[in-house]
Amino acid sequence: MNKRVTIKDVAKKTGLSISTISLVINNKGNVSEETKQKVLQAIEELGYYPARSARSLASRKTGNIGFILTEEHFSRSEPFYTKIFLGTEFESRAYNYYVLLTTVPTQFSKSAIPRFLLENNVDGVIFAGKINQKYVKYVEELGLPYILVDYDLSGKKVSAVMIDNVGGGEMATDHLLKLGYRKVAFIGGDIEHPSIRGRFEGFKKALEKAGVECAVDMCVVEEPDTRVINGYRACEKLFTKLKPEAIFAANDAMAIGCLRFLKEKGIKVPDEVAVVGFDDIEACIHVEPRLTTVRVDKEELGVVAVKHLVEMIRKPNSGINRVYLPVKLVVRDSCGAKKKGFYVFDDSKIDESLI
Amino acid sequence: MNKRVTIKDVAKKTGLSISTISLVINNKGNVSEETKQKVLQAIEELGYYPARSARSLASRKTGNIGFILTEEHFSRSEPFYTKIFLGTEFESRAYNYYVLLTTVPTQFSKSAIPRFLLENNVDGVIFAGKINQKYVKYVEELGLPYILVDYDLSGKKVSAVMIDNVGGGEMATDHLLKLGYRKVAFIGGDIEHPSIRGRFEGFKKALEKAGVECAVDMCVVEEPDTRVINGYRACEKLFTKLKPEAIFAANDAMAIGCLRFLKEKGIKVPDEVAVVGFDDIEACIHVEPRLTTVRVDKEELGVVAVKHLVEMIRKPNSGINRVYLPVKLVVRDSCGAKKKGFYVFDDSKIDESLI
DNA sequence: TTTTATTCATAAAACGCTTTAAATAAATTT
DNA sequence: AAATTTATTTAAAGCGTTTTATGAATAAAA
Repeated sequence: MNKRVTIKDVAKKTGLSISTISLVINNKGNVSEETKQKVLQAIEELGYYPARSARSLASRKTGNIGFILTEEHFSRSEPFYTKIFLGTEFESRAYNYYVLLTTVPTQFSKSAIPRFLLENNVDGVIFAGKINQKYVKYVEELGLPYILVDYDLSGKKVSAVMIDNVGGGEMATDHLLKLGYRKVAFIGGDIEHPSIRGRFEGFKKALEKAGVECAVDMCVVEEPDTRVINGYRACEKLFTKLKPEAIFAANDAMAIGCLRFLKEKGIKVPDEVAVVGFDDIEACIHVEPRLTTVRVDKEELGVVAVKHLVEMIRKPNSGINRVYLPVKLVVRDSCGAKKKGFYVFDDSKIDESLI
Repeated sequence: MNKRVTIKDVAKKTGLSISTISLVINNKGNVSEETKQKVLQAIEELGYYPARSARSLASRKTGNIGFILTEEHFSRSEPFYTKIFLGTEFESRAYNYYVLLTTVPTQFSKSAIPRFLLENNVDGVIFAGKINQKYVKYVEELGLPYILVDYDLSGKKVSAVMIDNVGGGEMATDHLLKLGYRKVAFIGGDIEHPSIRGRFEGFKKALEKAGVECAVDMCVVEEPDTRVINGYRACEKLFTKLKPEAIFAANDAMAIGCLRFLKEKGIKVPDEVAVVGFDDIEACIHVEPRLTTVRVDKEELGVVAVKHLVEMIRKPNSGINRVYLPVKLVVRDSCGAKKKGFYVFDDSKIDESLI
């Protein structure tokens, strides 16, 4: 086990002080070009690389970013937040950061405070998804820069990377209206969630724009959350009294729940009812019929979050960043556009690369 | 921005030296019960938590685990390795470690050496999947403990967590034989890969056990890798000359490729040909017919890897750990067992939780 | 030539802990 | 009471960097 090469060795080899070596490494202060080259060469020859822990201790910069999400979001097997996380992992490498992930319970508790915060082991924090406000407050009090992803705090101006939910909801509904459907229903759950609410808002906006009435009983929004089973139930409620021509579900999971209910009842999709979802999860291309949806680029959410957070770390007090990521309509089979001769998004390549 | 509480503050408050505080924190040395309690209380009251960087520097323990996989494995969208990674993330929290992830190119290059190795920022390393031997060698020379997941190094006894590929291949083939199929084919790609080879081996073992001949042209193993498209091609090759009753594909992706080919040709599954895959990826329950396969618990691979690695970190020279994780046959629709009245694995709950 | 700027390099303190040899105090033996 | 053990506690030396105030050397200005 060969001894670690330290800054001292570089100093000794070049005959300079360790201060000078440090200045060269960090590209700071006034160092003549000549000595700079000498140092760089010595570093190269010795294979020197500064130790992270020593650097962190002295500079009070850890080189880490914390990623916090609720246990619930982490364990759900549909990898929505997982993908956001992987996006941050990927992007952070470009900025020479590592991402430390941790989950927290939905309820705040002192003992659940992420260890990397207690240990002073991150330079900034990303919160993904719905999160208890107290966690955010704690981070704020530490004086750490932070950014929210796919969530927003009401009554508080914070940095955030959000999905254009309103635009997406509008887009999906516009599409259904364009296909000639007039009796269009909305299905949602956890309606207090900013994202779901935004999608609902977009839905209503599109109807209004088109001069189509938005009947109250065409909007089923009482479900507690947005899983498949609740899509199933909401659809069931809807069909007890009404017969919509089209359904816009707040997310793909609920849309798949609809498909399931409709298949059981022998109601043909899209012939009798059109269905559109939101998110574009992988299951969309596997269900029958393949689900038309609004694509959210999950990795990109993570990428953008890291970009902004790093900027906030580098120049503090740079103000608040709020970004809305655009979404994209992906037309497949469940909306009936294909039969009507409309343009259909080609995702065959995505299909291929899938596995 | 309130000043950070340090060990000095605790020392001052208790009237003890910082050495004593440190000993209490680390539960080392001889400290009387009385002072220990006094210290613990002061720590509690001050809300003290040792700084990671200072600790790392002094103790030469970083509290981090490195996770290395090839770029290729990271970017493939089927989240096989991603799940392993999430398993390590999850488990490492139990041991108070953080996982630093990095990807490396397939070919070794000096400039691609993970930064956390250069910076001395990990206490041990997990390699996931096929990896260039030179990376492993580099880590070994650093004197760091390491463990391989889902890969093995020929001619080298290293710690590893492996899938019971042979057992799984045997299980799948046994199942097909039990259902009465005799003309059973094997489809594989990247046959040099230890996992694929193991599955093939299990296949042959089962046939031999049953006294069924393993014809050479019933084994298509020339494909360069195991993606859907190559499953499609291999199946095509197979059917130009032969008509097997059943196919065991080296993984689900290739099995899905088979399904695709067979659907195109109008060959009914499982009525005319039975298909069994390996891995149990999510697409299995979405394809038509749902794919019978051998389930690999990916998260568990990560969990077990962390467990062993932490043990190796804690007591060096504890020897080499080699673990084979058991697999499980998941019977769905593509093998024809259902129709023949065999037991069918119930994954409805998994279906539900999926989204 | 002397004074003032400017450029470059360094000494030394700090960052917040761990670790070990040594000091001290208390308890036990002789 | 002195000597020896044993149990606690601490001083001090790191760990490997960053970061300033200071100093030396050189160049420019007076």
